[in-house]
Amino acid sequence: MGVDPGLTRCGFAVVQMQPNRSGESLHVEVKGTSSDEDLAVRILAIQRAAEQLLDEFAPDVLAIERVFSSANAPTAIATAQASGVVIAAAAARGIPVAWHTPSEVKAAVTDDGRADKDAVARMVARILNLPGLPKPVDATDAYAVAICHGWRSGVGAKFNMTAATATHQGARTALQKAAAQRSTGMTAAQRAWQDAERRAARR
Amino acid sequence: MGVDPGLTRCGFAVVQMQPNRSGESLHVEVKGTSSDEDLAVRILAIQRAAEQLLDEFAPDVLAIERVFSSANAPTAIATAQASGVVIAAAAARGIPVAWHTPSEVKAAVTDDGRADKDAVARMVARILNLPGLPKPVDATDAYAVAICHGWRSGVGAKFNMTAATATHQGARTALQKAAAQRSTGMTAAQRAWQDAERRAARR
DNA sequence: CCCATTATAATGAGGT
DNA sequence: ACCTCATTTGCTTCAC
DNA sequence: GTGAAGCAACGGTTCA
DNA sequence: TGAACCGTATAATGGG
Repeated sequence: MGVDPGLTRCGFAVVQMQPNRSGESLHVEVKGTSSDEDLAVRILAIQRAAEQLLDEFAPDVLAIERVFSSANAPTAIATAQASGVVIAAAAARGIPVAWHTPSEVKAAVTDDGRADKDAVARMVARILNLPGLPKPVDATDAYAVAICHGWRSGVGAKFNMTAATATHQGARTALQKAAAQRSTGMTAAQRAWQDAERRAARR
Repeated sequence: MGVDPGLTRCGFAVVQMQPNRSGESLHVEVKGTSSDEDLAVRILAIQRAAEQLLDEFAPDVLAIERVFSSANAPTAIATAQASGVVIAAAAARGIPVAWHTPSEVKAAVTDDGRADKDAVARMVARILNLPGLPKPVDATDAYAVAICHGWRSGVGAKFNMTAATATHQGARTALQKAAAQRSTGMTAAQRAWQDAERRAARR
């Protein structure tokens, strides 16, 4: 499941990635909250939305865009608050969480770290065999994150994500450690995977 | 209940404010999470802690420090994520949430916007008749936020907080609006209350 | 293959 | 409902 | 009383 | 276990 966190609009996309680099869209949803409501209520609404989807689709992993702040603290904070409840909801269900920066996402789907939104939308549509471009903008991003993670984590490649079992411990720890020990003699895909996991683990 | 949000250490303080400007400490707790754990798990732990306390003490209001970011985005974001789950937990229980800036808090309890930590700790201890200074530093801050809100919201004064009932709508909206309509002819306490609420409502 | 540089967002309000 | 555009912290304190 | 300026924190690691 | 100190973003792109 990919998530594009935001206070006013939070995008969720459930995708089934295939070994052959394509994917199937199982669900898309953009939860909107109006500024008329109390902030706490808005955050709660997002949490509820996330919970519902996680329960309904029980994804193997939750991929979410890392929050970035450049000269707009308030919005970044609000976004972070929203992302907080989402990742907590995942953790409560033993679902591993992976973070990806916007650049990673764009680069993953378009092979160009600085591709405009349209390019991303088009690629997403192609990869998922969508009839048209994803309707709400935030849906596109949610899709993209999901795809990005699928790619980088190696879903459909030689490696698969192992679902987290314990509530107490990060799921990927074991795999990570194993990979880290043999830091040499890996294919490009393996390196990419390791790097991605290592990075994701830092947060 | 006052909250000092943080990822590694999150302080919670339950206080019963008295009409005579003093208060009684009902509970203090600092939830700590180690960086060994997965971030999602850490956030979840904080959420759980908040939930437990909210259920146990059913406070009239949750007062929390507003997150501030200047030259440290990552930290601010983590803090915000933590605060997110806390306020969501409150919202889920229909408990109104109020935000206060660090300056407000310090100024409220020490009459000096830029008082050092010790001064705050001492004042808190005095106000609450504590045997000694609050043990974990974060506890002090949690206490202070609670006291600050009690003061500024007028708990123990002529006005009391009304608990939120609906999940869907901000609790204070009605009160706020009523107060805003008659913006004149109020006592200092009334003005303070109105201002505090108005400010709190913005976020 | 390694190093330096640089680009990066989201909200709220208002109009269509 | 979608899209476009502009904005980008807030409070205490001190000086006047 | 009004207006202008300055300042605010936390996480990770290491040591006692 | 608790206290003090230091740093404060990241990753893709392009060039050496």
